[in-house]
Amino acid sequence: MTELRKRILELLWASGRPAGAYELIEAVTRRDSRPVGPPTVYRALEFLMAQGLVSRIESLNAYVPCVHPERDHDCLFFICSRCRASVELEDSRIGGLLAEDAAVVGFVATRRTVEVEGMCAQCAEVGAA
Amino acid sequence: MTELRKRILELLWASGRPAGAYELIEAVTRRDSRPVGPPTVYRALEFLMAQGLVSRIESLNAYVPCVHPERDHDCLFFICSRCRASVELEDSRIGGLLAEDAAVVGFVATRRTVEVEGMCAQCAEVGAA
DNA sequence: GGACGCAATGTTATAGTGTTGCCTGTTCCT
DNA sequence: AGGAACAGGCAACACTATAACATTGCGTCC
Repeated sequence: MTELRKRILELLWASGRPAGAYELIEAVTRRDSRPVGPPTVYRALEFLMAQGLVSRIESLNAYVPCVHPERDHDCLFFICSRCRASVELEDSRIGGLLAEDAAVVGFVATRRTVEVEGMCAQCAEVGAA
Repeated sequence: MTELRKRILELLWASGRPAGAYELIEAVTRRDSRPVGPPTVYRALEFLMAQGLVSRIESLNAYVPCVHPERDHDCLFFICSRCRASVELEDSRIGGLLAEDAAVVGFVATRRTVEVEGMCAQCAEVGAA
């Protein structure tokens, strides 16, 4: 874990919502007062994802820190289309069903993406998007 | 259903695997011998998705024709990282679990993305990727 | 039939996201 | 020291998607 990687992980935690790669590029550049290029940030993200410290949200092209880095993550994301926040959950039953379905079609799974878009409790209270 | 939209749907069926938007732009351009811009194709895709005739695969930034346009699609995708083919399945149990999980966090779901990456039966037989 | 409204498409430019290739510096091992 | 392995810097580019505005074609209404 290098300085740069730690910084990016901190920024993700501080953000409180999924952050795009270019947001992170800007944020690191600002914080370190020196320009950081896309490859630098993408490499760091790749590393953090490999460690299970960060997940990518495919439907947003964005990245979030992983809530439980220890467990091999069967995680799923609920993404609020109004406030842009995301909630990570774990539900091993879904992994089970997916494994079952995979077996039916003879598929060997290596990675799962489960994302649900909608409105979080607070935003739903306030009103429509 | 206009000519353009029909054409794009046909091209998707003919492709046999998820197709990127720019692939479709090229394909339409070639087939009609006249240039077609990105917005044209993206609009057609948007329409086809709204009709449930096409689904977007988020983890590939690609599009596939929907196997069962009639049903409101709870569909999930298995995507082979070797041959790039995808298989669409329906498993209402997963929708059920996701609804259950959503309720736990007070989330109102509007769209689901479930994608599994791995190797299809044929490719797994042949050997590693 | 001319005028308007509307949906679909065309056109141009640009924004946003991600990658390749090549080079430099550091560390650590022998 | 020599050298492998890894991290990062940098420039350029490739890929994906949208904004903004113009045009076409078709229906309807008077």
